[in-house]
Amino acid sequence: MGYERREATGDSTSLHLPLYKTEPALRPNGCAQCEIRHLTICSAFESNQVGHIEQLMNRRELSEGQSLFEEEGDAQYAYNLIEGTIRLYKLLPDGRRQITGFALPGDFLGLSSHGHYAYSAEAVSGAVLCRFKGADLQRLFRNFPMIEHRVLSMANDELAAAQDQMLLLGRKTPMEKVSSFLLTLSARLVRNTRNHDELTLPMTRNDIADFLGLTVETVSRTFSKLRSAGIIALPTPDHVRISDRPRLMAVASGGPAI
Amino acid sequence: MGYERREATGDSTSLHLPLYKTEPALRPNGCAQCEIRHLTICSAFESNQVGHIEQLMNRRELSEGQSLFEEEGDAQYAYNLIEGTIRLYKLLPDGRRQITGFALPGDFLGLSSHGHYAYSAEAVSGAVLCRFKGADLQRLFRNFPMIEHRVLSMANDELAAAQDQMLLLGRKTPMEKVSSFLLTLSARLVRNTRNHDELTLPMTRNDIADFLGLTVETVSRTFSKLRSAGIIALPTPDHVRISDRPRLMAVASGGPAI
DNA sequence: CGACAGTTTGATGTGTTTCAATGGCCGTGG
DNA sequence: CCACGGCCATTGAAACACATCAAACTGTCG
Repeated sequence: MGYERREATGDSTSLHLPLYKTEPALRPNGCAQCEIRHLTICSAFESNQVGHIEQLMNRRELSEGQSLFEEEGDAQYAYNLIEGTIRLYKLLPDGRRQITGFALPGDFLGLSSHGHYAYSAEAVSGAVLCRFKGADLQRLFRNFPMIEHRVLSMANDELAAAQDQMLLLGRKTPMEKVSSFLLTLSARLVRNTRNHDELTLPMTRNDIADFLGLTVETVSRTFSKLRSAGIIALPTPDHVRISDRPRLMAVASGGPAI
Repeated sequence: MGYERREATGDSTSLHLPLYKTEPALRPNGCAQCEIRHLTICSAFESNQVGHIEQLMNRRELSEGQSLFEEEGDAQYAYNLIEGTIRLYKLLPDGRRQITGFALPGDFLGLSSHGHYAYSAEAVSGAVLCRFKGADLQRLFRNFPMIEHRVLSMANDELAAAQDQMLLLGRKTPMEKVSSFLLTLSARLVRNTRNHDELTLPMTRNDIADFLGLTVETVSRTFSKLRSAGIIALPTPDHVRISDRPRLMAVASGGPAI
């Protein structure tokens, strides 16, 4: 970035909506049937123990663009994402935005050690989450150290991902950024798709730009270059097929430019 | 970054040295007298309990430029930094370097959930550390959940710092980057200096550049601009006096350029 | 004193941003 | 059904901020 600043064009329509709508009654399947339990903090429990967690939890649904919480806000709740994609971001006073990550099903968000959220979170598309009260979580940690152990392990993974992202933001070229992004996303979406090389991007080019520290135009141009080099195909703007993974990997790690 | 790459000029002399030298006998003062205990994971213990941790720990000293561990290496040990500064960094295949953070006394490094270090670590200047075997730590966590709780809290703080750094790397101008860097460092060094506005930079311009995603030249020029604007003074290259903190803060958060 | 490493400053180049315009898709409404 | 408007993605042209290249300067150490 640098140069002149531009206002973030994030869905301003979605701001200032009610923070969430609770639907405690809507819980068709219990935690025991939860398909992604093994990915979440709940994996620290055996199937017959999830009751301990189930009674502390509320289900929450978000529609596209809806805000879950905002940076600096009181961190009263933490969340387990069950379905959908959430963008986590920070803003500068003049509106420049940095997306620090995209949460996918199984991810745990909102834990803070200072009682204030470190970033804002809003739904990229429709999303379903489990909500926990911070105080309940602390009690859970005391009673079941396995849970805290699991959360620490997830925090460590997040930290490693953050360090990878710092390397990307600080030292990679746009070509390397976009290629790395596609490969990382493809790896994270493995569970959702039969074919690892077919991915549906839930987020816009603008989101990708704000995640990679680029402008929309540069992201778009880079996609186009990858397409005309035969490395990816773009049936639609949000549908990417990786047609030459080895070359994509080569480009991602600083190989010969396109 | 972008454009043509340049080799990282990190102290290549320091690579391939023995990873560390153990000096288990040299422990003049026990943990009970440790001046920075309240900053470390050890703060979870009362003074009379530190014996539990003391017997698991080895003291380690590093000389300037010496490597503590390398990315991808077997994460056998974790460390508590007692004295000095450590740079944590990742490299790209062609030598580009991103410093992901500078560890200061009280910081805890090397914990990994996968058994491999996520980054390399080497001493910026002489350093003293306490070393723990990973397996011992796990046992400690089981026996004293307070310790694990403390580590989780520190991991959360690190994560928040990493997110701030992503915002800096992806969306701030060089001027904002350098100003933010000085302010953040000044806040972290508070314990060391009587005057918050006098700081001694332990690291080189090159380190700062690799931390901020810039080149040495840009960092140097930015320091010069801040100096000629009367915002900082530079008695020597590594001695910074913040002479107009309010303006430095304004510049750091996107205020009018210099 | 000379060698060296780090810092600073100057001149030049260029890749990404910025500015601008077009095209595609979709929901809405005449 | 088609026209319209809005949003998003794409593409082109131009500007410029930071990188690159180059050289001078500083302090330190042998």
